[in-house]
Amino acid sequence: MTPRFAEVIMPLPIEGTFTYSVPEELSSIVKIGMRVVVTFGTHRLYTGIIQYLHLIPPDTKNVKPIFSLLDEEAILIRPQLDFWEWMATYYMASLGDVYVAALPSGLRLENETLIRRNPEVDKTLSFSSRESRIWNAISEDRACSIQELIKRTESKHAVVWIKSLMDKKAVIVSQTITDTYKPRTISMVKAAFNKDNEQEVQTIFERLKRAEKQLSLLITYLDLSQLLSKQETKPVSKQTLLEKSGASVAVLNGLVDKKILQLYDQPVSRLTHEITTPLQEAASLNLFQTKAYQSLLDEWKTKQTVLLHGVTSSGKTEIYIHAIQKVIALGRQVLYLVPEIALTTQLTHRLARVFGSKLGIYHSKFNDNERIEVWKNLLHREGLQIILGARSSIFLPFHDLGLVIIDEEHETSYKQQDSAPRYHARDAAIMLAHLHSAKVLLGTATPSIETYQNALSGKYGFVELKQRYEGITLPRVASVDLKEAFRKKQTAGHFSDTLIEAISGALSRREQVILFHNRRGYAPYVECPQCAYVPKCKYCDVSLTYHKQQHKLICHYCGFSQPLPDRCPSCGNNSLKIKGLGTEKIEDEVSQFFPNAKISRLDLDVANTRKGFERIITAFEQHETDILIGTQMVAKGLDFANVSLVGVLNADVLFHYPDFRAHERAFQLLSQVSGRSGRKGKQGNVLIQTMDPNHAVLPQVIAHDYISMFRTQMKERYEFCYPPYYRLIVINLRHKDENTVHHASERLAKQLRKLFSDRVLGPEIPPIGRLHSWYMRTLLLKIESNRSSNAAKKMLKETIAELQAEAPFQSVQINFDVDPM
DNA sequence: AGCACGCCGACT
DNA sequence: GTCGGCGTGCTC
Ligand SMILES: [Zn+2]
Ligand SMILES: [Zn+2]
Repeated sequence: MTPRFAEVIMPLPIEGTFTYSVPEELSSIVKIGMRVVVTFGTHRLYTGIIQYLHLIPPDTKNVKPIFSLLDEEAILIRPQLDFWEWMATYYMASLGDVYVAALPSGLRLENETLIRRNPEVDKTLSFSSRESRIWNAISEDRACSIQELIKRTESKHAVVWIKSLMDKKAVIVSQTITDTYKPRTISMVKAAFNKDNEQEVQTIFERLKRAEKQLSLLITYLDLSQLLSKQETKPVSKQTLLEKSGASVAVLNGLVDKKILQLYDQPVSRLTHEITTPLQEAASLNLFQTKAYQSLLDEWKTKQTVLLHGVTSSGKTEIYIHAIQKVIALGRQVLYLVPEIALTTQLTHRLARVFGSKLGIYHSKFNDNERIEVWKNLLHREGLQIILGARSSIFLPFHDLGLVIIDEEHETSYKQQDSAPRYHARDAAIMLAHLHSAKVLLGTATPSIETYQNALSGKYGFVELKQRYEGITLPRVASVDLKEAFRKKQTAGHFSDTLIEAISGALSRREQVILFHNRRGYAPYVECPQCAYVPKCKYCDVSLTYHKQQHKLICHYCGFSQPLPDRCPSCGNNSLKIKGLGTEKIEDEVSQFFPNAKISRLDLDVANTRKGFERIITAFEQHETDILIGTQMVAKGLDFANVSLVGVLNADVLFHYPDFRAHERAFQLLSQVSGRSGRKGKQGNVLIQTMDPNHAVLPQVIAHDYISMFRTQMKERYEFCYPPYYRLIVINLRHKDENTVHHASERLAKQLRKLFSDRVLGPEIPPIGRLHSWYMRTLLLKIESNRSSNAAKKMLKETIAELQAEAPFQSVQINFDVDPM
C-alpha cells in the first residue's frame, strides 16, 4: 500500500494524534516510528512521531503535508509504540505526554524562529520608535533568534514588534530545526602526503633536516601507524602521538602547517566503560542461593513474574547475575531496573566486571548525548544486551527482551510523581515484559503489599531466600521511649541518653554510626506530648494534616476536617503539639555531643549531584567519616562494612505520614536502615527513638516479621477500601479562580457519585492548595479490584467531558494520578 | 504547550 | 485614541 496519510503523535499534552498527508516523494519511504517535522499551528515546527499510516482522509478540511522526514529508518519499533499506547490509556495521559517522557530530548529536535533584515527592504518605510529598536537590535548580516532579540531590547513584547516589522516586509522570519546531538570526537593524525611516492617521502625528510623535533615526531608517527610497512596502517590519535613522542603541540602544528601531517576528527562512542581488568567470572552461588535460583527457574516455567523475597545481605544480586547470564546466552536482552538512588558506582562496577561492554547504563540525569547513544546502540543492535537503568529505561528500543529485573520493587520512587504520564515503572515494566514475552524478576527484602498478595494468590511465582551470608546475623533492634526519656529528663536535643551512650560506645570501638532522620515536608501533624496520641481520619484511617491558615485538622484523602481540639481526646492533656514544622539542626547537635567525631550529612541538599553523593558515600566507606546523618537516602542499596549502630531519631514522622501506606512504608524503611547495621562476624545494633513505643509496627520491625506486618495491613486495607482490594485514581483540578475550581470539583464529585456512589471521596483542598496562583482541588476514586478499571476510566473520562462542555468549567485543567503512591 | 484573536482598562 | 493586559479557543 502507498500510504496517503499519517497519524502523527505531537510532543504536546493534547489528546489524540494529528493527521498529515504524506507527500508523494515520501510515500515510498515513510514508516511507522519515524520522526517527522511538521508545521503545527501558525508557524511552529515540531518533531512528531508517525504512529499509523493509512488511506482515509480525515474530515477536517485543512490537512497539511509532512514537512520532512528526520530518519531514514524508524527510531521507534513496534513494541514501543504499543507500549506507549498502553501507558497513555492506563495512566490516563495523552500520547504526547508519553512521547515527551519516553524519548531523550535530544532526539526531539526543537523549533527555532530566526529573524533577519530583509535586504530588499523599502527604504521609504518609516518605523515607529519601538520598531526601530527591534530593527537596530537585529544584526546586519546575520539572523537572530527571538530570544536574542528579547534580551537585546530588554522587552518582553519584542514579539509584537517583530510581527509588525514582518507585516511591513522589513524582516524575514524563518523557522529552523536544530539538532543538539553531537557525537564525541577525538583528534586523529594522518599523513598528508602520498606514502607510495618515494620521491615525495624523500623530499619531506630533506625539508626536516634542520627541524630536529619535527623530524623525530614524524618518525614516531610513522612508527605508530606502520605507514611505510606492508601492514595495514593503524589509526593514531593526537594524544597518543604527543605522549609517545614527548613533543609539544607546537611541534605537531609545525608539521601540520607544512602539510606533512593532517588532523581530523573521529567520532567515538561515549559508552565505553573503563575496563582495566579482564572480565571476571560471576561469583558462584552458595547453597541457599543455588536452591533459590533453581526454584526461580522452576517458577518461570509456569509464571511470567516471580517475586524473590530475600532478606538483606542474602545475595540477591548474584542470583540476578546468574539469571542475566542465562538470558543473554540465548541472545536475548535484559533490563535491570533499580531505583534512581541505588544506581551507584558500587553496582555498575560490579556488573561491568562480569558483562563488560554488553552492559549499558541509562539514567535520566545522564547527559542527553549519552542517552541517545544508548538508544541508538539498542536500536541498531550494536552490542548492548543488558541495560542497568532507572525508571525511564523502560522506554528504550529493546528488540527482544528476555528478562526484566526490578530490584527493590517496593520502592516508591519507581512512580513518576510530578508530571504526566504518572507511571509506575514496576507495573509498566511488567506490561513491557508481557509485550516481549519476557520473564520478570521482582526482588526485595520488604515486598510491597500488592506484590506479596500477588505472590500469595499465585498470580506471581514466589521464591524465598531467608539465609544471610555466613557470619552475618540480623541486627538487634530495640526501641527507645522518648516520651519517658523526656519525662525523666534523660534527653539532650533530639537524642535520648540511651542513643548517646550507644554512639559513644561505637565510636570508642572505632566503629561507624548511621543516624537516620526523616524530614517532614509539607504535612505537619498534631501530637499529644503526654500520651503520643495523633488524630486520624475516622473514614480513611490516615493521620490528619494540620493546616495553618485555617487552624484546622484536615484529611487529605476525603477532605474531612475538624477544628484543632483543645484537649487530647485520649488522655485529656490540654497542650497538643504541632510537629514537623521546625527546622531541626541535627548535625549541630551531633558535633556538639561528639566534638571529636568526623560527621557528614547526606540529604537532597548536599547530594543534589551524583558526584556529591558518591563523594560522601566513598568517604564514609573508607572510614574517613565516623557518623553519617541522612534522610531516606542512607537506607538504599548501600553496603558499609564497619557500621555497628544505626540510630533512628524520629520514627514517629514515619508512623504519621498522611498516607494509607504509612505503616507499610515505616516497616520497609526501618527494616532497610536496620540492614545497614552489622557485618561479617559482628551483630549490629539498631535503636529506634519514638514517642509511641506501642505502635504496632515496632514489634514487627524488631522481630523482622514481615508476614505479621502483611496480615495486619491487609485487614486495614480491606476495611478502609485501599489497594490491593481497590484501585485508586486521584483526579486533580486546577484553575486560576478559586470559586471556579471549587464549583467544578463539587459538580464533578456529584456526577461521579451517580456512577460510583460512595467510592468517590472529596473534593478536598490538597496540602499545597495553591501553586503559582493556581487553585487546586482533588477527588479520589476507588474502584473494586475485580471490576474493570478500563470501563471505570472510560466512564470517568466521559463524565469529565460532560463537565467541560459547560462554559464556566472549560478552562479548568484536569489531570489524573492512577495508582497514586 | 504555544500562539492568535479579541475584549477591556489606563495612559499619551 | 492606542498600548498592552489577559481570557478563550484551536492546532491536522
Ligand atoms: Zn478521610
Ligand atoms: Zn494525650
